[in-house]
Amino acid sequence: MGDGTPATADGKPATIYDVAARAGVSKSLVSLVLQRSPKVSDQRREAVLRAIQELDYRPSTAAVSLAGTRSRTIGVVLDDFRNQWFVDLLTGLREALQDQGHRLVVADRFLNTGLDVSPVEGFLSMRVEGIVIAGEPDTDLAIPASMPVVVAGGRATLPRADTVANDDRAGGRMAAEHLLALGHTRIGFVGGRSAASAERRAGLEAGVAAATSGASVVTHVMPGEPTEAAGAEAVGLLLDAHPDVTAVFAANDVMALGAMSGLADRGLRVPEDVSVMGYDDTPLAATAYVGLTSIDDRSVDIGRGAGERLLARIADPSAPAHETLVEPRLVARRTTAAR
Amino acid sequence: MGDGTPATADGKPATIYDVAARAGVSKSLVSLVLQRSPKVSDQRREAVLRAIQELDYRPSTAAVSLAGTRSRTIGVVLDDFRNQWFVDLLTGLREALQDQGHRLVVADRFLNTGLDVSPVEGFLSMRVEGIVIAGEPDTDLAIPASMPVVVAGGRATLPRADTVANDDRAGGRMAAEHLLALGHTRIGFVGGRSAASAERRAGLEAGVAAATSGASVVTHVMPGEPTEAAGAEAVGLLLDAHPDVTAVFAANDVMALGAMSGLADRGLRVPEDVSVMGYDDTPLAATAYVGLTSIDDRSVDIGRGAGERLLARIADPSAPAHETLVEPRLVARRTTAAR
DNA sequence: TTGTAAGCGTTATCAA
DNA sequence: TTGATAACGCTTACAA
Repeated sequence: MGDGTPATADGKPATIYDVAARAGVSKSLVSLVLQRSPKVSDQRREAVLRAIQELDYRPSTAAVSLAGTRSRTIGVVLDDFRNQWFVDLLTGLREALQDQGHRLVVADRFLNTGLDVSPVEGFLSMRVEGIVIAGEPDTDLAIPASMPVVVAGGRATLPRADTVANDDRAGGRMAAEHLLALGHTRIGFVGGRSAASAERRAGLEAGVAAATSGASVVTHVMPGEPTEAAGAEAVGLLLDAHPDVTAVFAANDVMALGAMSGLADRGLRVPEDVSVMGYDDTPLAATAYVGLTSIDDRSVDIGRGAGERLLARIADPSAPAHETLVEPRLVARRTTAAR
Repeated sequence: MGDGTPATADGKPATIYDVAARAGVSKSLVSLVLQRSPKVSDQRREAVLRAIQELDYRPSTAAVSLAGTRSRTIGVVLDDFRNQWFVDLLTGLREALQDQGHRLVVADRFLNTGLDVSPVEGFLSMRVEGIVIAGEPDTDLAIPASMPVVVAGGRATLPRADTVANDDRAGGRMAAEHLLALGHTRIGFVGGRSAASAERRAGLEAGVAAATSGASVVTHVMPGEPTEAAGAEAVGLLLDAHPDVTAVFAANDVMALGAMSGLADRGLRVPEDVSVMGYDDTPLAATAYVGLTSIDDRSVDIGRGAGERLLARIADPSAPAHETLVEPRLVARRTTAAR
């Protein structure tokens, strides 16, 4: 038993009744044992635990959350499973939530938890106790005002939601310091139209301005999605206009990769001719083949922070919305070099 | 309403009772409307639907699955969220299952759906109607014999489980044909100890043997995990032993990437000096910067097939275990060229 | 410390 | 076509 044997004679999973009968006690006693109540005699407890083993009993989550006062479930909405950064985010969320006895249910925009319109619909049906929005929240998520929400890794366009995000401006400043330290004086920035991109650029410019090196920044912002192709195109336009650029900071790793292939197309070597750095420290950047210098947004810590915030908000729903910025970290690799 | 307003006066979500009262009908009638029963008068139906709208009512999944005969839920076990191929697999699974009214719940080895030891534990508690194992199944998953299971994208080490997987041997053969057509006669293989790797190699060798070109294959199999580092090391050892190799086929894209960086370390250019190809057609391979020729294992189709198989097994639990092989597809990119 | 009994929000089975 | 009413498997007062 315990090895996956069907539970009761009729093939259906065992219930608390079956356990009670087998252990010779009442259902309530079984329930108490399940909840690790201290006021159960060792003798009974052991009898119950033995019956549970023998019957391969497992409480029905449906019954538990229906009968109980809490569902002990947290919903996590991902913008897209293809964005790898959620892996680290989940790790952090788990640390903060799962270990506190909460179940995590993950859904992306498409993986509706049923036949619902949005993932949030499904979560509301499940009576989750709180929701984590990973990334930029869709504006029309229709979350009830009473539902505790925290936005992790994106600006809160949602009212009354807590936020835990990477400090993009600080990251931009770090990029500036890194490139200035390497002796670059003409720095290019390529990015998109997102708020994060704008912040990163602002940080870069602030960092360069703060230095006394006389260095300067030129930028090219692309409309549309921040894709690899956009990065390649942007770096081409940037170099056409400013051939003296020796270092390029991209708003994210994907665009940085595009910049690298754009540079290769022009016969420019990285980092000998031009240094390149990205943002997010994706697995892609970390491969030896790419070896992209990047800014680590510390998703694990963002996840942990978001989980803690959510717990705090569940405990005190009326607390004012709180915004936490996580300090990023520069990871130097082979794509940046002294000039 | 419908915009996320709390439902009832006391802030708790509306129940079927609230809807019934508001619409002036019995709870049973509301339930019938919910189930799209045809034997409800249009008048009543509209009254009920209006009440649902006004109260922002949403059925409790807990109550539904407790009272109903089926949970309409399928559990998906991923080996690791970091393996991107599951994204496509999920797309296929959704097509086959979600559209049939099934809810998909995803868990990886770490994201336990609760405080359970394994993700399967959580699924059993949720009373899922079937389980999809994505990738190589852990041997000690302890799934009850009565639970419908299909292994998607891995060899079934599980008894009585259906399997839907990529035809690794056919993929290896395709690699052979591609490289032979480009004129390569000395082909290297680098791989790991997995069954998939062995099959891919076997396919490569069979493909080369079948040709009359007089080409040959030399291989280097690494112990341990099939990482980028392993790929780099393997290609180095391979070239030390066989400097005349002009094309390398790696058992997967990650090792192929390693091979590319290993070749770069030796000052060899890809594809001018050595052609490289991988397997899995990961997003990494598809980037313009990497542009790796690879074998697409068609995960979307595997997912769809797995979903369909699972439905078939749920319908007929006693059917014999079935194995489906999906024909892979070669995707030529810039890392392979004529010699 | 243990048992009894009343919910929790649905579906399902009957009658009406 | 509708409405009572009994499950479903568990938690939680309240009693004992």
